[in-house]
Formats: sequence, C-alpha cells, structure tokens
Amino acid sequence: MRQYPKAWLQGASFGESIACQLRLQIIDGTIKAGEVISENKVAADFGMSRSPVRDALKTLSNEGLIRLERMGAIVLGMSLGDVEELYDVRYLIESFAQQRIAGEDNAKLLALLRQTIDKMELAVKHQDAETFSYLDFSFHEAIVKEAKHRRVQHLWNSIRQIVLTVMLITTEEVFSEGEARILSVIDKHRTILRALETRDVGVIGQVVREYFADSRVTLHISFQ
Amino acid sequence: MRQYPKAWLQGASFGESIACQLRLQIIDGTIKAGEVISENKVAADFGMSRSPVRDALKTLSNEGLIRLERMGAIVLGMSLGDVEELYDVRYLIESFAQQRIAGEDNAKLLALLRQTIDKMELAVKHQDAETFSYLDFSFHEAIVKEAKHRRVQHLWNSIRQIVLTVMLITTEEVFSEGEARILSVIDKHRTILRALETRDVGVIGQVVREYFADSRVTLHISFQ
DNA sequence: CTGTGTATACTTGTATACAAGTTTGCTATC
DNA sequence: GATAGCAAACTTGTATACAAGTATACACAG
Repeated sequence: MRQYPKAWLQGASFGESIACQLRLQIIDGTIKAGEVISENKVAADFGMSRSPVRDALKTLSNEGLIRLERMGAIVLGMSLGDVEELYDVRYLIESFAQQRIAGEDNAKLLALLRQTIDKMELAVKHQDAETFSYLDFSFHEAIVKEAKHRRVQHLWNSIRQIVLTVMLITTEEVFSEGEARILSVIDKHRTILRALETRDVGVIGQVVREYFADSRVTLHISFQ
Repeated sequence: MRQYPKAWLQGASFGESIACQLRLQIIDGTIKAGEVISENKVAADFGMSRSPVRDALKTLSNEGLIRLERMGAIVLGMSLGDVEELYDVRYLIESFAQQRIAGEDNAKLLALLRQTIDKMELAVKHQDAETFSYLDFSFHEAIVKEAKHRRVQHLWNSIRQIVLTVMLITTEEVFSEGEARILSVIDKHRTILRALETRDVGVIGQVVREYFADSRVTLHISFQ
C-alpha cells in the first residue's frame, strides 16, 4: 500500500489530502478502473465526514480520474494508454511554453534549472526517489511558469498533480533499475537546458520533440 | 443585467446554476477583476446555503476565473488579453484534434457539421443569437470529440463553459452589427468544413491557423 | 418459473451548526 | 496623536441532518 509523501501535503486541507491519496491509489491501480466509489464509503475509509471527501471527488473529477454520476463516482483509472495521452498533452503545453520563451533572456530560469539538475544528482546519491521525482516535476513546471501565459498555466495546473503522481511512481521504478537509467534521465534534462541556452526556436523545438518521443519509449518499459 | 440562458441549465443543480450565473457576470464584467467574494455573500445574493455556492466557487476556481484564498475568493476576471489567451488554448486543442482526424473517414462528423451550419442560418433568420452561439460552440466541440483523445477532451472540458459563455456574449455583439458580420462567421465555418472534406493535413492545418488568426482580429472589434 | 410491484437501503444535493483562524477596528495607554 | 493590544465580526474547513431520487432485493401474483 503506497503512501502519498507527507512532505507534499504541508498545509493541505483534509479534502486535498484525500484527493492526493485517492489519486495515487487510482493511478497506481490500487483502485481499479470501473470501480464505483461513494462519498460515504470513502468518508468511512478515511474516517472523515462527507464534506472533505466531496471536495476531493470534485477535484479528481476535474482531473478526469473519476466521473461523477447520480449514484456514486465511477473510477476511470489511468491505463498505459492514458499516460501516453498525458504525455501528448504535456507535449502540447511544454512545447508551447518553450517556443514562447525561446528568444527571451532567461538567465534566472536557466540558473534555476541548473540548480535543479544539481539537486537531482544529489537525490540520486542519497537514493531519494521521492525528492528526485519532485525535482523532475519542478524542472518542467518552472519552464511552463516562465512562459507567463495564464491560460496555458491553468491547463498545466489541471494536470500538474497527475503529472507529479505519475512521476513519483515511474521514478521509484527507474531508481530500482539501476544508476544508468537514472543518469540518462538527468542527461535528458541537461539536453533541454542546453537547447534553451541556444535561444534557437528550431533547436528547442527539436529537442522537446525528442524528449517526449524518448519519454514515450521509456514509459513502456517502466509503467505498470 | 444579463441572464444565463435557462435552456442551458436543464437538469443542472443549484451549484451548477450558480456557477453559470457567476461565470457570465465575471466574463461580462458585471463582477470586476480584483473583487473579493465570499461564500456567505454569494449565498445570500442567490438565496441559498453555502453548500451549492461552495461547489460553484470550486468550479470557477478550476476554470481559472477566481482564485480561492483563506479569506474570500479573488475574482481574476476576463480581460481582452485573457480572451486572446483563451483563443491560444483553443488553437492548441482544436488544431491537435483536427490534425488527428484529418486522414480518417469522418462522414458522420461532416454530416453533423453541415447540419449545424444549416441550423446556424436558421438562427440568423430568426435573429436568435442565443441558439446561434450554442451552434457555433457545438460545431467546434463536435470536432474535438471526434478526435477521441480522452486527455485532450478533458482539456476542452476545462474551458468549454468559458468558451460557450464568451461565444454567447460575442455573438450578441455580432448580431447587433448587422447581417454581413454574421454571415461571415457562418462562412468561416464552411471553410473549415471544406478543409476537413479534403482530408489533407496541410490544408486543414492552414485553414485552422487562418481561422484563429482571423478570430483574433474580429475579437478586438467585438469584445468589450 | 417469470414478471411485477413494493419496501428498503443507499446515493447525492442542500441546509445548518460548529470550530479554528484571520482581519478589522476600537480602546486604552503612552 | 501614535501605537499596542484586545475584542468582535468575518472567513473557510469540517461535521451532521434532512430530503429527494435511484437501485436493489424480495415477496407475491400469474
């Protein structure tokens, strides 16, 4: 039974906590697609009232992980195909963001990205998959943020928790597969960083395409 | 004081109704950006309890129209720039969908789109802006649906109510500007239809680009 | 055995109550 | 007059209660 990192729940309400826990269980398959969950049932499981559960279910519904119906919420789950679709959307968002910031002076962003990669190496040294996945996530989120496009940022927000949770699961898997795999993940981020440093729209576009094409391949190896 | 069409609220809960009403008021500027609204205040305005209002505010927060904070929700509003950003996102989603269905046999979709255009002409004849805006919306939604991409469909869902509401407002404006303007809107949809009929990825991509480039121009004329 | 109708248990949507925390504004003191 | 401190009024988050609607299971009639 996997636990959602408590450190990621700082200051979260019960409703948010429940959403994170359920999200993790749905994505990692503990709660299977097709299952029907009711507010009362979840509330009993977590030992809380329906109010925060209701919040959580609405959140998960907005993320597309469940579908709210008259009698109970139907779990839609997250198959391998769904993760691939998630990568399609990430590509849409992240390539848009990168194209948008390509020509600009992003010294601050680049410094942050370099720092993040350094911390990744440290996390590898400490065999800390949890921190690593968060850093991986932060790397991509920093780029999206830099685009300063409210609506696209919002698109990102609507999938960010799913992305983070998928990364948590896949990173644990990658860590168990030996250092070579992990280092290649870091290297891919360095490649993105170098591309951004060129400020060349064409180079950046090409690198982002390759990043997601490659991620799709390794996805099949590591997910489920 | 504009009213959200009651016909669009069939079977909606109070919570959804409140969300639609508030959304409309925020987008048309009745509720201004920067304003702070509290659950109690809104509940009193609508003569309901906090429960459905809470639902509505969470919905609007998920749509990026307000930001939930400790003490009250801050209205983010929808400026001209925000509508432009909305079109950016629509372009991302709709061009993705159209590219995806480009090569396939879409006889059923095309028939539906033709039918929708016919109904548009009827709505013009009856000077029915409300119906027209809904048809316009349905045209684009049908295309997104046809792509059969759950995650992208979900992206669309997260903006669909905003898109519909913006269309309602702009269509009323367009209708007031005379028949020529309206007919040009219909013509733009016919152009998309013809492009889809060619099944040529290049042609379709070009037409979609032009559609949104043009929409952006006419947007400045009609919005606010 | 099959089909129908009803009672029951369970579901959500909404209303209300309470607790904990934040803001605001007044008062008292310097 | 200015400032510190306190009290009151607001806020959300959570718990609970109730109503209306839905599915289910069982009994009964054919």
